[in-house]
Amino acid sequence: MKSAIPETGVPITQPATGQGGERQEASLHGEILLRLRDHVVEGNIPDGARVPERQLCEMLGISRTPLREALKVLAAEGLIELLPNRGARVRQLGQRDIEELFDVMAGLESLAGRLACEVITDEEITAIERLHYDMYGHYLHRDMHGYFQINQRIHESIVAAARNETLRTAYANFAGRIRRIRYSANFARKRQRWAEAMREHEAILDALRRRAGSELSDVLFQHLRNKRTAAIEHLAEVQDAAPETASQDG
Amino acid sequence: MKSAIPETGVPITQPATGQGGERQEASLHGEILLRLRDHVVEGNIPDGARVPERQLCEMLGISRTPLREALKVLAAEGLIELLPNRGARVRQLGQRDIEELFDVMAGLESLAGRLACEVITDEEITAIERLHYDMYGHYLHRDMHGYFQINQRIHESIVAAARNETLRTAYANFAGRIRRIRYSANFARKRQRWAEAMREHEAILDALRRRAGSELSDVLFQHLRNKRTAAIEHLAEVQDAAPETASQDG
DNA sequence: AAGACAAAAAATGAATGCAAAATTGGTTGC
DNA sequence: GCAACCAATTTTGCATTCATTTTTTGTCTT
Repeated sequence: MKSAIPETGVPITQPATGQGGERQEASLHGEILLRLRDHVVEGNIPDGARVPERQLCEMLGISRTPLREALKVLAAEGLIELLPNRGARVRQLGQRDIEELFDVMAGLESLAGRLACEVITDEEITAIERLHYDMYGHYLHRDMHGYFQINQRIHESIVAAARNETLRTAYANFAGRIRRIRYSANFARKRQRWAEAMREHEAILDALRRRAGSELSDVLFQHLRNKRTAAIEHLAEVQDAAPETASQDG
Repeated sequence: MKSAIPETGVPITQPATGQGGERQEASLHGEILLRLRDHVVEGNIPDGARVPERQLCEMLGISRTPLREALKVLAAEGLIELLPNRGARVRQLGQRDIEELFDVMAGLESLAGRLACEVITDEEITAIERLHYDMYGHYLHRDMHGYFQINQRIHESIVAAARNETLRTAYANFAGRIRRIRYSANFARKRQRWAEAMREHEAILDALRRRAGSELSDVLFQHLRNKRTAAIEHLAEVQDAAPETASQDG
């Protein structure tokens, strides 16, 4: 087919309204950045697939300039990688990458717990306790999806309680990189590990109540470490079943 | 013909060689990114100053497109901020920002220590010990510059010993953001604090020798916390003496 | 004389155009 | 028949151009 592109035809100038409301991004490249980031994080682009700029441009209804700016930012965030003169590809996460990411997440949450113990209010602890009991309910009902949601909210609450926006941003960044893996790994979690995680969460809550910063730091790190082990095991099983991307490069 | 850049004259195709050798950046925007980042980190641009794109373009001998791409990346890294339709400004670090950054650095180093204890070799520990004694020499000779250099290398060695490239990159990013402040704060360090830091470093080395991950994590965090306190105190003195940027916005 | 409004100048944001590199397809030689 | 080489198309990278917004300056009114 002749991709003439005589006229764009598709006035996609106002489609982002449905996503998450207008965050403070009024500029076009900012909007594109948010949309593309969600698009990548949600896994709409196949792993390691090469996506021509033109195609994305038509898809988003913009020219290449703001798109390329957004791609550069996503590359800086570690979501995609830019091969010189060879376009952008969604970043392939090998086992080593995932191990590293989980460890960094563990370190950040560990830090968040330590900091939170210094400044957290009784109300915040009560709120987290409430989430914990909700999560326990989901656990009893074997509702994995609900459990996962509350689980995320608990960890986010701890990070929020640290009152450190820099930490929060970094945490969100790393969380975005492994979101897909985290989700699937949680889904594949075995019953025993699930019970283990619940016990760990109780230890977390206990340390948090006593504002034992150093202890909470340790418990959180170990908790995330165990998550990492589970994720790696799950990934090994999946890759063993379908080793479609054995070689790193394309 | 009002060509903004009538005679480029400067073949800036090979100027970044001095920095750290050719990192894998062959593209123009990549080179520009490295140069601009160093330029900002080294403090060549006044704090919060508005830098017109044209000026930077002429300075670097390129057009606005690759420059803007580099600016977007630097903004994503937190070094500058991009006001919509109002240009880029070097990011102003208020006291709160510095506190947050020091805490995140503390968390990352704390993590690095914990991870390092799992995989560090005897040779690496020996190397760090050697650095430590060198640093002690600089301390005895009251050589602040040499002390600062070795100190940085020790902390970098611990991060490197964690064998986690993701952590290393994040650490480098945050370190770049507060490099200037860290340096000046170290220079302003009082004698007593200096001795305190030396004792803390000995405790770090001790925990590292015993591969006591959790303990090293605590010690490193406290060490960085004390650094933070010193930096904040120094900053308060400086700002007290010359409160040129009292208001946050311009 | 001081403040407000308007117009001009400058700067940012986005799009298009152009050159270089890469990938693809076809052809030729062995 | 297969591999290597070359041309054509696609794609990336950068420069230039156009439109919108901001800022500045000058004038007019109160």
